[in-house]
Amino acid sequence: MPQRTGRGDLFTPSCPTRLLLDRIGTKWTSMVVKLLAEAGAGEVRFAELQRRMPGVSQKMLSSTLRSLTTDGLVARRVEPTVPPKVHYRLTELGHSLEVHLAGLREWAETHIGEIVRAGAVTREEPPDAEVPSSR
Amino acid sequence: MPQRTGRGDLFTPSCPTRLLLDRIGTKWTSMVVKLLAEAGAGEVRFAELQRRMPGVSQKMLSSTLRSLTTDGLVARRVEPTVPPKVHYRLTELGHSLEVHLAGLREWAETHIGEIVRAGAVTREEPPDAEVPSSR
DNA sequence: CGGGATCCGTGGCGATACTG
DNA sequence: CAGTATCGCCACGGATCCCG
Repeated sequence: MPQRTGRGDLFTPSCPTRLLLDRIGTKWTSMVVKLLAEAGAGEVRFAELQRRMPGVSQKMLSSTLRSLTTDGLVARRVEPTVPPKVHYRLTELGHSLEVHLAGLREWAETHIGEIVRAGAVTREEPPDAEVPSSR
Repeated sequence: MPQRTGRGDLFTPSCPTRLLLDRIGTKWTSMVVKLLAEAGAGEVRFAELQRRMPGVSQKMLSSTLRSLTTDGLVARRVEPTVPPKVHYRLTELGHSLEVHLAGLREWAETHIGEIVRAGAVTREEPPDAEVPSSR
């Protein structure tokens, strides 16, 4: 979290964009927001989010959801049953952000190819090299 | 760079948004893009960018600019003089992205207060509590 | 003046294990 | 089923030195 105690970062407060990007720029946040946005006003359970996000660990999903909840972008509802069921949905604030995120997403889907291909010349693909020597 | 060796990232290619956020989410990128965007079609020199970005190191500014140039978002022009002068400007691609970034920036400036304040309640400032017990 | 190379600290993030 | 706690890796990013 970018929450320093106030020592050594005199420029951060003047740039809300950076604060925002610090949050939505984290690895799984954008994906969670997208999935919740696709559910519209509906709710999505923890396990389903995890199922739809291959490679995510419980820790990171939990952490991401907690951050979003703390930020007020996601609402959390718990059914006090055994076993418990937790549902997540985007708040109004979250939806208002999602609009802009969707625009960014559209841009990305259109132009990311140019970006990747532009840098692809420098990028070298190690064919295999799967030799776990020692570590 | 988000280019892992091929182990554990089977989902990345299907999410251009993540690729984009990996780039503009880096610490100084958004600020550079904003400054260059404010210059419109004009160019900005390295030293001036650095002067306008308190806290940035040459390495990071250099690295950021190189990434953006490689990505095709920024154009770089070198005057072969001594000492050399390097000018940067946004490309058309960069400008097209900036439109969406501006939208995101506007949202951030409007709502980042709610986000920070929402998380501020959890944030506790330990007043002192440094009881000198061991002396 | 611009920017590459190197060393190193910090923290994001993944894997595993345990609780309610 | 949902979430936390602990450990460890490694990429991001800062400081410094040096080169064109």
